[in-house]
Amino acid sequence: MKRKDDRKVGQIFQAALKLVVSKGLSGITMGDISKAAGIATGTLYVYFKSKDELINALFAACRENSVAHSFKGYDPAQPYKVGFKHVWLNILRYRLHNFEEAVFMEQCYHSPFITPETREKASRLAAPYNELLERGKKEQLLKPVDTGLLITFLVGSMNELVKQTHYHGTTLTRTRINTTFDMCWDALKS
Amino acid sequence: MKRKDDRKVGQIFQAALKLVVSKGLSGITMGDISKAAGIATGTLYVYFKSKDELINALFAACRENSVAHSFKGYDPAQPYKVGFKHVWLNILRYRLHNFEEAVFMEQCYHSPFITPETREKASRLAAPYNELLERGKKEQLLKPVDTGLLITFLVGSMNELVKQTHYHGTTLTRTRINTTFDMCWDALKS
DNA sequence: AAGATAAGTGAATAAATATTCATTTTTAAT
DNA sequence: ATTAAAAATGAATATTTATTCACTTATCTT
Repeated sequence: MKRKDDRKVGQIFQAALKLVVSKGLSGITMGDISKAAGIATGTLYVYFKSKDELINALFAACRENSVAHSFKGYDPAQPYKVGFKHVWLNILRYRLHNFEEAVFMEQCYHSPFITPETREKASRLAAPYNELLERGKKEQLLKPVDTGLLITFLVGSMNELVKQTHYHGTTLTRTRINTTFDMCWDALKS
Repeated sequence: MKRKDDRKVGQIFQAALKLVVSKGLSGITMGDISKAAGIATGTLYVYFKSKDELINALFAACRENSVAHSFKGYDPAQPYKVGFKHVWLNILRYRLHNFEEAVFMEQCYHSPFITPETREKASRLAAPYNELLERGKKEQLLKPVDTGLLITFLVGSMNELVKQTHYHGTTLTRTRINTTFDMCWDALKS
């Protein structure tokens, strides 16, 4: 009895992500994906019931990955700003190294593919970010504005920074990274 | 001899925008658009040679509209921060009132629809924004970092703010607007 | 008012794409 | 080694969607 090949799901995901960057979410077909993944079209249906399901699964996987990486090595015992910067850097690095995921996620935001359940699941994963910012407000280091707004600035500026870096091929020197962090911190700090 | 109805292009654009918000760029069909615009599918082809051309035209129109509104009433004679806030408010208001356009533009970013020419044309329209930020640096009010980075923060935070406001149905009180502006200004100011 | 010209129509066609399925290949278990 | 069960295949099918076109309707010009 042959078993499903776990690496294959990874190949499929990688192929799909690569294609979304070059052709957009609207431009990818099951044929494209299978070809890029080096498998037959029919095989896609061994792993996913439909295109919708494939995309929802990829969306969920990206989201989980991203959140998991954000808090790697975060130590709440350290001073707030140190921990905050640690997470900020984690996010930045993750997005730069996984640019395709960021693009894919953005495209999914307004697509009919993602089901309400998938969205719901994704938004529950936001809790750690909320806590991080709440703590900053409690310690009176961050502006006493609602957490949503703080996150807005955090992710908004990060998103654009990543895009800018990626497309203009800017090299992110340590100095530039620090400058950027300072801008973000200045926006949030009280 | 019957003439083309100029309002019809507007109807088509409005219909397409509405659909992109609800179904994503990947989800819209020519049939959907024509139905939403209240015309026959064939009529779309009187005004646009193809779906691609329709989308490129819409993209260009949105971009022009948006830029045109940004600098309405901007008076370079006023103190820098006053003018800057004026433009910032213009952008915010425009995006909130034309949320669909913002969504559409974002979706287009990584789509195969938009041709290099259309992109090129759009990016040329960025000049006024660049000038605005250059001036701020010249007057030593803004951080002496590269203009691209300043714009990154400006538009990044704005984008997310607009999304957050729209989706969470937050009412933007004058206070909240000012808080948000302050965050942005704090990020940019030297 | 008549004629001419182009817009408007929507069913028909063409093209693209998702999905299925009969068949082959692989591999785990015996 | 044989068998059985499931994966893998890709051509065939079903579905969706862009585009065309023969025809109708509107309106500008004279």
